Amino acid sequence: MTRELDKTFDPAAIEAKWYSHWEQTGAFRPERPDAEAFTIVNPPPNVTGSLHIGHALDNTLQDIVIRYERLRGKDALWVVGTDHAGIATQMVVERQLEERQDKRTNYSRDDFVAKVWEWKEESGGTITRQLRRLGCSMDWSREQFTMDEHFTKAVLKVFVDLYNDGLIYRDKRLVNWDPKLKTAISDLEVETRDVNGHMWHFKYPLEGGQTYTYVERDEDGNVVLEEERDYISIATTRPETMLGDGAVAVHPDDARYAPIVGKLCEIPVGPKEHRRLIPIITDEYPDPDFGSGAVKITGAHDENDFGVAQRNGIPMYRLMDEVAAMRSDGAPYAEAARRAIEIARGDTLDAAEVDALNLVPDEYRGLDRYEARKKVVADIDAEGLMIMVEDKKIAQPFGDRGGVVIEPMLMDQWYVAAKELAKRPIAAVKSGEIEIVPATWEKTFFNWMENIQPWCVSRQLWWGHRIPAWYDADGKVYVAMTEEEAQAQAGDGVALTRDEDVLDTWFSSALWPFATLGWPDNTDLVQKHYPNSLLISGFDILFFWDARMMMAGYYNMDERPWEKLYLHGLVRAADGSKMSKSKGNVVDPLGLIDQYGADALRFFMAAMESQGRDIKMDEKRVEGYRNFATKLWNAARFCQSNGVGLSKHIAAPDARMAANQWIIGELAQTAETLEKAMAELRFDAAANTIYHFVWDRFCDWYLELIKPVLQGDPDTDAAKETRAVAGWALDQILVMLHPFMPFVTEELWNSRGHPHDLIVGEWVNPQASVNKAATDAIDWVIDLTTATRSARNELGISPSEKLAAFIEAPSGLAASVIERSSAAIERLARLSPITVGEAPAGAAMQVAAGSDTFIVPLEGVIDVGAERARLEKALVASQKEAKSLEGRLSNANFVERAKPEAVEKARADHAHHVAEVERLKAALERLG
RNA sequence: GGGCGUAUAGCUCAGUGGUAGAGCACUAUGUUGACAUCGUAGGGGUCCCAAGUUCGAACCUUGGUACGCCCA
Repeated sequence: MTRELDKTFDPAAIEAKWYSHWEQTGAFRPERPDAEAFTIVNPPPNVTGSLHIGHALDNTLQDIVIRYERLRGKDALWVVGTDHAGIATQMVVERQLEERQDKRTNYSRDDFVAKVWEWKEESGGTITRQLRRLGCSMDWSREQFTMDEHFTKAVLKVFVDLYNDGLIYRDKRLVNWDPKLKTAISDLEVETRDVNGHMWHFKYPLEGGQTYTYVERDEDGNVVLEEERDYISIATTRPETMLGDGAVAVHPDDARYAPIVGKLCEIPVGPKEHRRLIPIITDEYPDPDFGSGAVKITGAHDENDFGVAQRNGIPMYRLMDEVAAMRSDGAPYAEAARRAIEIARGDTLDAAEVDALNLVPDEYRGLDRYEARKKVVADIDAEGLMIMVEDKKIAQPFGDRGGVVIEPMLMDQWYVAAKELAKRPIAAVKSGEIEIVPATWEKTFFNWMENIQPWCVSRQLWWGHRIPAWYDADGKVYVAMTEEEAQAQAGDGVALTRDEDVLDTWFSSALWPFATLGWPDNTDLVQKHYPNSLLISGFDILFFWDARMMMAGYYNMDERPWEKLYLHGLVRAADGSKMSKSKGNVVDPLGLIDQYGADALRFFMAAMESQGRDIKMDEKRVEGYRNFATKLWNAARFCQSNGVGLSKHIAAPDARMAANQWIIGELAQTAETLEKAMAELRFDAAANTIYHFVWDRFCDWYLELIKPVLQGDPDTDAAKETRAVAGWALDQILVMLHPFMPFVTEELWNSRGHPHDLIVGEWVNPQASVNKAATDAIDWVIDLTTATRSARNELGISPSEKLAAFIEAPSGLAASVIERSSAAIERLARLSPITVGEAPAGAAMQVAAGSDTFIVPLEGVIDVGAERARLEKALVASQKEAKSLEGRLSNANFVERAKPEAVEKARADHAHHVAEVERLKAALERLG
């Protein structure tokens, strides 16, 4: 059944229809039990998310590959689902509560989590609906969620296994604490930004007013400063952390401070009578050339200080609470300070006792860290102990979700031994077992993986996978899949409490390539579709997700997660800046779909996706691809109205006519180029190949060439053959274009009356090759047509007027084409009649095709001067070329050392231009 | 401080050693029953700079310059 097509393609009219048809008929995952597997897992978008332009790129590329492989007969599985996105989702729901003057802590944990689930059921489907609008052919029948029951089981199993293997452990170290979200986050979730700040220089007085001679020398050892000091000068960007100092450190080689190493100095803040004393120690960390060369050591609030404190057994005093305000718990300051002085004088305490000690002076307690900073500075200044303050750019850590300054805090968290897990992924990429495309990313990958730090995976949230660890009254931990198992480990009657924390979202999404297939059960899907074939992701989640999938894949499955990792760039705004809500330059992909159709947006994404480069948004280009869809639409319409039917066979029909043989050869070549591009994941090359074949070859030349045949007697063999070839070629175009433009191709395919849908069709296989004679003939016609049009244009002769042409001594090619294809020449070049023989004398236009010259008498019509100018211009150009080639060919070095084919080509080009020069000279002579 | 990338027509970008390309924009033009979301013809480039390798460099090497990104 064929259906008549409208004059203009209206994407909106067909997209929804085809999508639901495909989904309802199960076309996204046809039953192909015996076929080779091809598997992609979709990077699960946040369940809170909505489709942004980056998703549009990422998913378009995946859909192109999966549709391509489906057409090629593979058992193509595209796994889809959403991520519970711990922090992001909890934030969304908490914000909703806030709008109603409500808050999370008004609820029990279970009730709050129930509320999140409720929200997820109601609003979680936004992005999945939007992916459908883009035409993405995922297997929705098995839609996954990282907190599905089976997925949760997988997460717990991995945690328990890692724990039993010693690869997950609890540790007290500095974590990145987000005081807004009140949770620890991983290093990757911290963004370091340079901000304007200050460097304060303070005097730390020596104990009991002791003095020493401070001597400063220049590079040559000359004394530039010598004075008696009763203090040591300390520079800091964070004065509020002074309250937690455990020592002052100087470099062991720093002669300036050698006299006072081992002595005590006073932290110049807090009530005078309880000033804390801390030792002056040596460590390699302080840089003698930076600041004063002396560094205060606050092990509990600075990464570098933490290292110094650990090496030197310096106590680390925690100063802040969960919102980064100065602590107000514990004993009064006087008592705490007394204990601290005992410690400084050699008393030892265990870590828990140190942690319990609140060394914030009473008047600072409860202050926000920045308020405390102001007060510390003011108090020291008032005491006359501030030396100076400089303006300085400070590299400051921010939480990528909460957007506030991260506070390093010393606390217990769960860590994954990432270094160990990184070993096999590193080896796999080195050996080529996993290929990263483009390969330039390998260096970045190695650099990160080889310097990987323990991964903090516990989060102080409610929404997520709760850590399967239980503690008894003594704090002993029992890790197990269930509370029953933990109880069994602990023994009957031991009271257990479960760890309050949940796991980092990326801990679970790392399992996506196999947990979505049913693992830990050994399902058929796991058997057949793990390892996956390919992963496509933005480079921005290379470490967050891709690298961790590798770790999880090798650890749990003992195999790579996928054969290939394709990394694409960012979609940027038209001016090249990053799109962001705050800048207001975000382009909504759905708006583009509304305006130009999903096919146009998809084609844009593909055509712009060259490896290793970001994509700049260019709406004109999207519009151009909308036009391309319309062009194809109209070509199909033309075929339809000329009785061109559908093809019965995938192989090219038999053809005797040059135009038909030619298009078959061109199509075979196109298919080959396209397949090569797809194999190399060169989406731009693939898109451009099919684009130019459709527009330049098929529409501009082939359809024009066959018009005379189609519009003549329909019952001739030539007409029948032409309809068969045209129908076949159009069908092959629809197949090749389908991965890129699924909607318009499916609509056209069905309008042509095919018995099955294109989405489950068969990939092209022309079983034909280029016919040299046909190519020569058609190239000759194209040559002649182009030359004639150009000459007419330059001479101001109407493009439509038919002109008589003469050719004196046609080449064999010319003679045969003139005989067989005069109708095409008449139609395209508008030369008719063509007479073999001498042209009448008089002014004429002369055009060339190959080595043949046509004389078109135009006595009294053309401006002879203009024609002469035209010919002379061409003559000069050919002479220049000929001369340049002659120079090259007369260079012995070139002839002897260049590749033979290069020499051959130069000779051929030279001969051509020499002939052209002769021809043009003759033409000019004829003109008189 | 370390690493990576980019620089080609007015704009957005292809081009992996043989002498420069596409789309858009621009100029001129409008003809045939698919298409004006179209057709035809045309103008437009020190391929960032410098040196080197080579018979030959947009492409390879080295050193700059500018812009961007990542890590510390």
